[in-house]
Amino acid sequence: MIGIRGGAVAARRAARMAEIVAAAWELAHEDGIAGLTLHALARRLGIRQPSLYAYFESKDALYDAMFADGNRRLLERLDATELPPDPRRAVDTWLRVFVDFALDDTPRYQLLFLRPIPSFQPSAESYALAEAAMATLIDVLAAAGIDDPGDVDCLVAVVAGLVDAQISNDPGGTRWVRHLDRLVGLYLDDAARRSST
Amino acid sequence: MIGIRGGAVAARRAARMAEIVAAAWELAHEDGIAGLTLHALARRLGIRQPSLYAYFESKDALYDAMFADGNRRLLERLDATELPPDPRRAVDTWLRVFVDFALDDTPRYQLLFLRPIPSFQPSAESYALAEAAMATLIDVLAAAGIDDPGDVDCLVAVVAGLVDAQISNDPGGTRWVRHLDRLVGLYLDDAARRSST
DNA sequence: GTCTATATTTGGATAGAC
DNA sequence: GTCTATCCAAATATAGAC
Repeated sequence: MIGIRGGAVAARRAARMAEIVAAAWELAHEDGIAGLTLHALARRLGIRQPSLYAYFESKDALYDAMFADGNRRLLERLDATELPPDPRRAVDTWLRVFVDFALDDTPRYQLLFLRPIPSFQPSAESYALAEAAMATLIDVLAAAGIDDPGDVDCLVAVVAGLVDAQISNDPGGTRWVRHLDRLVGLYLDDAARRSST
Repeated sequence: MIGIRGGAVAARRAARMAEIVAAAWELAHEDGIAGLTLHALARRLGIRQPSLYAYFESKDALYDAMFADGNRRLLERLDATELPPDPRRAVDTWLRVFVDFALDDTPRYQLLFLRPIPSFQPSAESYALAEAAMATLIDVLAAAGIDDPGDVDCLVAVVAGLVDAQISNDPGGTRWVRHLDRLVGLYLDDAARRSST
């Protein structure tokens, strides 16, 4: 069976890598994304630190796998979301899914959307996943009549501002994000007003 | 003269500490706020690394001095600003001063308003300076009829969202902050509408 | 693929002389 | 207040046996 369609060993290896990434997220949750160390990760997995190098050639390669994993989860969640037919409500729904995703796991949000590890730059393959998620937002906004790049920028910045404030100043609460729909509605109304003239 | 009014030596010492802080900002500008090291700082000053401990008992104490220094600069700038009599324009002016301050020196902005050094928590004295700056914004907003804490939260989050996006994605440009006045105006109009009913 | 052992680097902090 | 000399700890990464 060995080597037939290259499957069995590769699958086992992929499964092990997924376990490692899952353990890395656990640690990131406890000590922050920047506090993750390979020693602690190996300890958690019951192996020795150098053994990790059989799977990831560097710590940044591990971060890259986490980055890709996080983006895949976001894409899955967006995929599993039934968007309402009304374009405006579709925007609200998309953004709500995104904010829930962000608040569900703040180290993940930080790795995907902030830049907490200066040495880490996502690979082209991983970055493509992030662009795919962004593309779904572009689509939903376009359907709601938002096609001006400046408007997209503003909406993204407003949502990020609320999420960042929420995470930094009131973790677990809703003090900032509860204004999401109102703020977005305000902006969309204004954009519609501007484009109708 | 020694000891008379406790002045001369204390002044020299304070001046030297200010030099150290200035050099620390230079390095933060080059290597990022988290990339600052005491060895590099001492090298820049032409002294040895342990000598810094004559002025700061720890690296975090140095960060605290930088945090206080940054907030003093912000307060100075706000103090030097002539706010227009019209309350709405006063808000615009205050925010414009703030955004200019933020974009003038991004490591400084990060140290004051983001939390780039997990181990660092500002001392009570330093934090009081940050609160004093925030208090001036509260005043200006109150004069413009914004007294609901939720509205203050929203405006702060929106401005932070624009500034963070600007710094992260288009440093040195204006792609995001050029929307500042429009977004703030939009929000203030809505707030006025809400409070008039 | 996992191990032991170790290299290497970095950087914060302390001791004690001057 | 500054120096030399160290210490200590953490953490990434590599070499080579099994």
